[in-house]
Amino acid sequence: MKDVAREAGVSVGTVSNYINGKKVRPVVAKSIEQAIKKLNYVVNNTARLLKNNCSPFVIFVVPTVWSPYFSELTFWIQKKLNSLGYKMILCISENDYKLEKDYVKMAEEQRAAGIISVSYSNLTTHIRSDIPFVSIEKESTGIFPLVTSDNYSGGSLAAKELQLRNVKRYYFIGTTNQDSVSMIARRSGFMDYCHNNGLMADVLTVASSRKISQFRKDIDKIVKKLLSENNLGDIGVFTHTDEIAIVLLNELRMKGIRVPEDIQIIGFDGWKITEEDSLNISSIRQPVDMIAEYAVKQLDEEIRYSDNFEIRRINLPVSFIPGITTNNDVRR
Amino acid sequence: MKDVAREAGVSVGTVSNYINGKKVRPVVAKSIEQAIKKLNYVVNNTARLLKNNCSPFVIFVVPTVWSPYFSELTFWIQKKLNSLGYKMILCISENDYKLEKDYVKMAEEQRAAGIISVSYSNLTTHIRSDIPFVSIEKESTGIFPLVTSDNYSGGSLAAKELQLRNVKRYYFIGTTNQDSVSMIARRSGFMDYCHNNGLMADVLTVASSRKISQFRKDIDKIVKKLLSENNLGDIGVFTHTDEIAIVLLNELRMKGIRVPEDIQIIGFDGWKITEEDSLNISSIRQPVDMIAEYAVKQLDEEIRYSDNFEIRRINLPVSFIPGITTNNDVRR
DNA sequence: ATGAAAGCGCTAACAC
DNA sequence: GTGTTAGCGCTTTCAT
Repeated sequence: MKDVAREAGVSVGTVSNYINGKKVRPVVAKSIEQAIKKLNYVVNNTARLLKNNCSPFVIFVVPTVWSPYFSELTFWIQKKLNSLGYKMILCISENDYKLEKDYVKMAEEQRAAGIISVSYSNLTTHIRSDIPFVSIEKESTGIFPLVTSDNYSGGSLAAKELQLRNVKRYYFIGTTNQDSVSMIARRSGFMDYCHNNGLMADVLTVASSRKISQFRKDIDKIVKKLLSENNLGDIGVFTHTDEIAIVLLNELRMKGIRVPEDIQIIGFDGWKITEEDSLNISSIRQPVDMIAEYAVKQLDEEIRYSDNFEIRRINLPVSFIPGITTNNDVRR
Repeated sequence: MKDVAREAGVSVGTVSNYINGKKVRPVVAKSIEQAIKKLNYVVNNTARLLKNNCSPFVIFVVPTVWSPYFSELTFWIQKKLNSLGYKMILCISENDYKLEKDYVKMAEEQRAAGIISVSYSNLTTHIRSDIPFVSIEKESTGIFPLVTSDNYSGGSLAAKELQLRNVKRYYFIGTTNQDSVSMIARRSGFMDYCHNNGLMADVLTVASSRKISQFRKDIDKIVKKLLSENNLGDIGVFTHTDEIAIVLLNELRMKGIRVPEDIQIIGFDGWKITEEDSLNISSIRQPVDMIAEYAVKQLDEEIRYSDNFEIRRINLPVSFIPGITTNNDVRR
């Protein structure tokens, strides 16, 4: 910048003014412009940050991007952040608490503008409370905002849709991990609806899909159980996630069981594998774009009015997406 | 830091030394440590960067993350970057040249360590050549390294696998966009193999999947054409991407055509929707983890030996993954 | 081993 | 409008 100033025959202050859109004389503007071009000058943003103490970076901490739900969420978060002038630093935590903490530390060291996190650990208990923070899905410790979809209603909705489809025996399949707030809410919504309506319902569990061999073994066991205990055509299954639904579906098909004629399945998430194509299993769809929008909006507020912003608990509505795993020839 | 120094009764230089692991007297170390804890001090990395002029950030520019291939690639890039101590800034370009240029500008302003880009535009012609850069998939202008998978061999391999499965009529389906280097290579590999082996082959085109309604219309037209011109059982289709293969598959199934009995399909990419689950269509699989590894390794070299590194063209081998869209009861 | 001080590139307050 | 200058928080000589 000093070089540019010398080349243009003005002072650094004037160059700074020019760069930041302040008023300079047209003549001066032109000569600065030429100097910049000639010297191939690019402003040094680290210096600017050091001075202004305000960063454009928002840290997005997410367990993985390699999954339709999270990659869609990442897409929307980035999009909404960009529209407000922020840049996203993507941090994949792999559900590793240590990694998450490292990322938060990095955020602090970089003096990042804020953090948006989908964390399944107790990350929030360890945040320096003066860095703006928004949690997605996982309940945080009360001093941070939360954006989530309405898991409980999603569970109820799944049960109701199965009921509409003449299911007699209801099953919920979740993972053995009892810490998942979202799973508990989905399960409760489902089971409560069943109980309140006199429907026969059970909870089944499988290992986390990250332990893939055990996971498949568990699914296999469940399939055997379902088939031995019930009449085909009576069974309706609601799974904690689409991932479970898919493996279950494949397993059933391999055994020659027809879906949806013999067993109906509703997943959760409404996975779309790209912006255009969805897996067409029936599912309770999360409003991913809205989740991103509210999370970013909330964070932005927090950043801009850090002294006086509202800590919100935002609970977004889900919807049922009919697919090939339910009989969709129903009248309401 | 000044505060810490005062609190600990030493000079800032000593604090700096302590933080950077230089030798200080144990007594001093302890008092600094206490001061840091007491004042809740976190180093300011922007200042450090300004001084050292070396950033941990690598910009990863990618058209989208919302697609199994790109989300897998993003996952691996992040993983490999982290293992070498870099942080990833994710930039989603949406195939928008303007956005891509903005991202490069940002990289320069941040004095980022480097850029890895999957770009389908001529981004590389506009890079200040002094920022380390690696291109994935798209041929760059010669002064930058390139990592890609062997698209040409992939095309040949697809043809060969279809030939093994007694296909008589060969079709390639690609998009109308003729700029895609990868598509041209895949197509050429396929067509060359067919011509060299006396196989009847044709090229068909569809609109980009981003123009979704036209895309589906084109697929529909193609299906009609395939069915009218050939005997069921003779037909083998190789698609430019798995995405096309999936839409085609759904369309065929809706029309009651059996896959693979009536028509066999091989896609390209080997989409895995999560680390555990794949779409099980037959496909030519890109070695995504290797692509990421080589790209990062190359970039790292470029960063560390900027004066003297080798500009490589890395071409990685692909493989055939049998799935449900080909008859896999073959002997070789 | 430690302290003093220069300076990284920028912005903003102030004087003209 | 423009020039001058202090200072953001750190690292790094250079003395001591």
